[in-house]
Amino acid sequence: MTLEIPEVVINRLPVYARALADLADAGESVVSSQALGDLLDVTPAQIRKDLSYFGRFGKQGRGYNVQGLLARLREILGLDRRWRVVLVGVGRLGQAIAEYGGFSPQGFEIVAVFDSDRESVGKPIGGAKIRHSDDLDAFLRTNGVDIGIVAVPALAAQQVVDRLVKAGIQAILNYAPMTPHVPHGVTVRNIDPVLAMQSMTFYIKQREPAGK
Amino acid sequence: MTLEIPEVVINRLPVYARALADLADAGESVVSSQALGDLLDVTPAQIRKDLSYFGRFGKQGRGYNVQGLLARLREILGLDRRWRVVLVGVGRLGQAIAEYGGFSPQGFEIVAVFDSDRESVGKPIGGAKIRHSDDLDAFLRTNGVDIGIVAVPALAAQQVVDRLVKAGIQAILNYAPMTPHVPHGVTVRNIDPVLAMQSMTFYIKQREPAGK
DNA sequence: GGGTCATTGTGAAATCCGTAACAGATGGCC
DNA sequence: GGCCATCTGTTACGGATTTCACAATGACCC
Repeated sequence: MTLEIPEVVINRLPVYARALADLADAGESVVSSQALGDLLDVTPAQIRKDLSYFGRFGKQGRGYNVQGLLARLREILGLDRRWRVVLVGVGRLGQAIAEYGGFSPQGFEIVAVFDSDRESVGKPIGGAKIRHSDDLDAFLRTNGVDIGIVAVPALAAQQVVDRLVKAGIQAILNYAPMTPHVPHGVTVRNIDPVLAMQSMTFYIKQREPAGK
Repeated sequence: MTLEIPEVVINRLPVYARALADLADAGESVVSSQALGDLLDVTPAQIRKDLSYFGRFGKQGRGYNVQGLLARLREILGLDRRWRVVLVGVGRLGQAIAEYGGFSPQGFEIVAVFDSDRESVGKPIGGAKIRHSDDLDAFLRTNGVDIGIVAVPALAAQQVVDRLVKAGIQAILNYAPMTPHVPHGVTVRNIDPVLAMQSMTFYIKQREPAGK
């Protein structure tokens, strides 16, 4: 249906939604594309264009109703319900993710945690008990799970991704420093602070005296 | 000088470099744009075009020398030296970052850690002692620091960013769930797993029966 | 050493995306 | 109630990015 909406647009919507939530918290009831753009370093035209893919949410001469637009964006993005998430990998990074308090308030519930290390199986973490990876497939099939988070070493990551995909997972948040292979129809987002750093150094270098 | 290279291209270079490092580890000495593209889900043409911004690194009929191209990319990105990094914020997230072992092997050294909580000042973390935020400016001015990592609550983040910028920092890795304002000439990368999740849900929703 | 095959580097074409600009609508004011 | 100032939604444009396609080149083989 509406499948020609550019991915860059979709990626900006959560940013808009976040800003709107902040404005709502601050007691603002109306915001213009100009004001929102100032907040986010985005041109007002881009905001209006992005929103126009989905409908007409503003009022000329006035702007957007903060609560109203926020509600519509949440609906569009599917944030008006809770999502069930599994986490695979409970090393340092996995532990931090399991105990991170930022997902649940936004509707992402980590319903199970898996690891391949039999030693850690059974230990409690972030409100769940660690299960063994061997039980991953069975769990996914008997429980509705929407999203998988991969936090295993790079060498094991593709294998984990494959198992998630085979079990029907449609979205994967990958923390492993590698590029996962997934079939068409599965959405992946990669979180890799090292890559982010490595692209910034290019720009620092550009600006510094070429001598050193 | 070479300042019309698209940012998207710069962002892909570290991905190429990572894949090349993996290939080198696997003992491969030569790789074609086709093979590298298969590995990374990128078209061969894109790889060749990206590289062509910087020079001619391949040999027709053969491909690219893995070690050679890796070395050139590292040089282009400035990864052939170590970078000095400060971390601001030692809450849950900041602690995880301070103790994350992934930065140092890639040349990013966290040389100091700051927090506004006087209770935690002096405590050791990830090999450094926590300093008080009041000393941030002085530290930055007397020590060469290239990059700042922001891991404070959203409400405090802009203030931290401003202080980093005022002290001359040129690159910021922001973990706070907000959009930082920086002057032209400062590079920012945001790490926000929640935003990543929130864009994926759109696609899951698209594919699921519209009924529910 | 010449022929063959594979693969690069690169202009040109196609596509995608962002910006500009304006017509049309809304609210406020007198 | 009419006028003015404001701000949206949208179309058209232009720029940026990706893809295409092929000439040029180097390696390998006999």
